[in-house]
Amino acid sequence: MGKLVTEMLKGTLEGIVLAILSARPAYGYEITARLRDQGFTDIAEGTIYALLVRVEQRGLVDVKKVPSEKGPPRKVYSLNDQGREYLEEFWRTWSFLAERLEQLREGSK
Amino acid sequence: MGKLVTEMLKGTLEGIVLAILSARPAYGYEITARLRDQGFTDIAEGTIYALLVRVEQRGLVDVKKVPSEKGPPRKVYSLNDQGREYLEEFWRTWSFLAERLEQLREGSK
DNA sequence: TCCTCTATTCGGTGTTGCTAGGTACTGGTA
DNA sequence: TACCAGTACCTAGCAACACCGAATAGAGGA
Repeated sequence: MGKLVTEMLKGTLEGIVLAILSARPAYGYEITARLRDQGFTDIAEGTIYALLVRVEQRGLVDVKKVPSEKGPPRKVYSLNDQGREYLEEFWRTWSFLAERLEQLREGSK
Repeated sequence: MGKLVTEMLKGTLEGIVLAILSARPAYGYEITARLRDQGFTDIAEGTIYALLVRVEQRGLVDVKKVPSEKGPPRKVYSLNDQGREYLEEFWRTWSFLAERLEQLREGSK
């Protein structure tokens, strides 16, 4: 997909990850893999880890270290109440933007 | 709306402006005003002008200077063929992203 | 003269995703 | 034993983009 999707992900990737966490807790490596499965083939691992650090510092998620059978311990993130609130706000903003764009697309047909 | 929409606009604002230009040619001040009417109250004027310079340098738009009755001459931008192609690519990318997000939203309900 | 509206430009800032590495632990294979 | 692949996390430096604040400049009205 390339550069276009990269720019569009700015601001939405955070919501995407929080939405994934709202379904059930997960750790960075797992989230990256799941995103790749869903078609986001270009998303860099480092991006997810940096993003997780950010949302943790903002207090949107809770973290627990869990030992892994194969590899270093996992940092399992789960959405907390503040994160859930933030996610709702994200969806509201997303809806606003999606509506405007849908209008624009219709208008230019 | 605040910070959230600002971040989301990265990568989409360009498409929004190009979509506006695809309907008919327009100049910066006019585009800004139209966006404000459509609910994008926070978009800074400077942002639009910088964006227009960018898309011009990439050859997506053509420019014509037109005198104004009230104020400095207007720089009227119109979408050219390359811009139209780019806009289609933008819509494809947007659709991809919107679908994933819609899925995620459904899944977390 | 001064202010408002029109219209464009520019320098500096913060956020964000990417690149391109590195660390570390486990298990399998040559 | 030595090496490599898979798992799992982290970091420094970079580029793109939207914002803020200010400046410039022309036209018309108080």
